[in-house]
Amino acid sequence: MSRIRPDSRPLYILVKEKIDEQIADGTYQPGEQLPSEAKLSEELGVSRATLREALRILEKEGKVNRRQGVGTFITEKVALFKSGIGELNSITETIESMGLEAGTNNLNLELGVLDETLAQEFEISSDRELAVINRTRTANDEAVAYCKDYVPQFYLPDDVTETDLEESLFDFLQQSCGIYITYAVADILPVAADKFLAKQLGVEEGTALLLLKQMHYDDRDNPLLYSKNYFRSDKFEFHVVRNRN
Amino acid sequence: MSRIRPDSRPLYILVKEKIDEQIADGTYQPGEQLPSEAKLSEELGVSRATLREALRILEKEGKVNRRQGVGTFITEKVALFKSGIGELNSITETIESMGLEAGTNNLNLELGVLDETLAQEFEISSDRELAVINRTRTANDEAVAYCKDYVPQFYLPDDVTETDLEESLFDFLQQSCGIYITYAVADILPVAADKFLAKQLGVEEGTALLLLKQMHYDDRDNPLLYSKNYFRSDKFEFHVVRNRN
DNA sequence: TGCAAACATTTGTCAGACGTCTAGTATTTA
DNA sequence: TAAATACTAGACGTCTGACAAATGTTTGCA
Repeated sequence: MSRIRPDSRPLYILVKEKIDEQIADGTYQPGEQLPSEAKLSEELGVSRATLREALRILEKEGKVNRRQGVGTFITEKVALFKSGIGELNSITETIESMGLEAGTNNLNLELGVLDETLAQEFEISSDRELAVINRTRTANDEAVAYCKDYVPQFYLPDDVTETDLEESLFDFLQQSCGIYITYAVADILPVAADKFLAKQLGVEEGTALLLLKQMHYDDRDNPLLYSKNYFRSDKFEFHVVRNRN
Repeated sequence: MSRIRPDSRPLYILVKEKIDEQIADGTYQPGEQLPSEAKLSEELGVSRATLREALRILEKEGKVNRRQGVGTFITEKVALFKSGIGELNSITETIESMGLEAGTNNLNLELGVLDETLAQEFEISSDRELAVINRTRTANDEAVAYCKDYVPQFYLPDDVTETDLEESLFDFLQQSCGIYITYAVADILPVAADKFLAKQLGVEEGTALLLLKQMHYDDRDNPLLYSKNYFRSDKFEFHVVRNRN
């Protein structure tokens, strides 16, 4: 039986992404006023209530700007948000969205690792094994980030090999392990490159790097994947919209 | 004539903050299920549509978690978000919310500064003057951040003095200049402390610091204030919720 | 000319209805 | 007995239509 709606996610999400596209492809220019909610909901074939849910998300993301009695406007500086840190994308996706080719170097998979602290974070007993994936990520063959990923081993297939992990880890977890990451909580820290990181990333020792320590969860708050990503600050820029309450 | 609503901001914002409070004061525990939308909207005395707008924001902030057919739940790790980077607070507010006393050292106000690049960012002609405020921020008398703030001079009163700026700059702009900052766009960068910063912050030269470069806007996208804040990473931690689309 | 009132437009809020999904329970079946 | 299926209550998702509040513009009078 075929589905009427090809994408089963909620309608307001699809509407939000549709408008996202229209902003991206220039249908609506920065600073421009959107059609009124009445018109826009009619154009998109959804109710005004649903459209408003979509607009609320866009507003929270800083992409539009609403004023009662006036209208809804595309935020002027919307071009900045290409790699907004609020959106959880894999490094592969981020690199490819810049038009570069994503690659992996020095991939190393350790199985059977025990770590009491992390076991606690994962809410598993401390004798459960973790898999640790170390790798250097490249863009057009230049090292841009170093990643350590930790995942409870029982999520992975028994016959997992290093070659399985050369592409996006997110994709692998989703397609081969039935794991769906929906959000992550990240700590943002500056660190100085030690000898090892300096060598991996091709920078001088002491260079300031951005470290993202993140626990990834599914839609039921189950911790699935912990990762430490070290970014070269000359290759990655992170933006964030901060809302005053 | 007295207002029925003491706070003139939209109702869904007030509802959102009310729930925020209830999460903070323990009325709703992490992991706990909220009352259904029908019940909760009745309890709060608002329509379900308004409540849903509030919940949508909380969801985007990662504080709650909604599942069709099941319910709305407080996110387990909600305690982490005390200084979530998505919320734009002044440094004064952030320090005080940690229960420490916020102070200012080495305040220095320069008037009549010309800067072509910044003038362009502010969308003003390049012969308009800027005011530059440099200061070291302290928590319980210990240096924790160094700030450079740039604001077009014509926003400020003619008789502004350094003593006006010892408290929160946000408060001063709002109360004395009629400027209301509603959001900011921040670039997040790691930097190594140079000699000057090292001295100001009492750390060793080369220590990794977190630099937030931010342009602040009002609700019409007018740029009002540009600032560069250097944070000691051992004193400040920034968290962010990253949503997968 | 200047200013206040009226108006049109837009977002904000409300009430109620029905659709769809989920999880648990009861029933049926092998 | 155990597994698969069917049912059901309750939750979020979506829709409709109406009115309130805020804002910008137009109109008309002094």
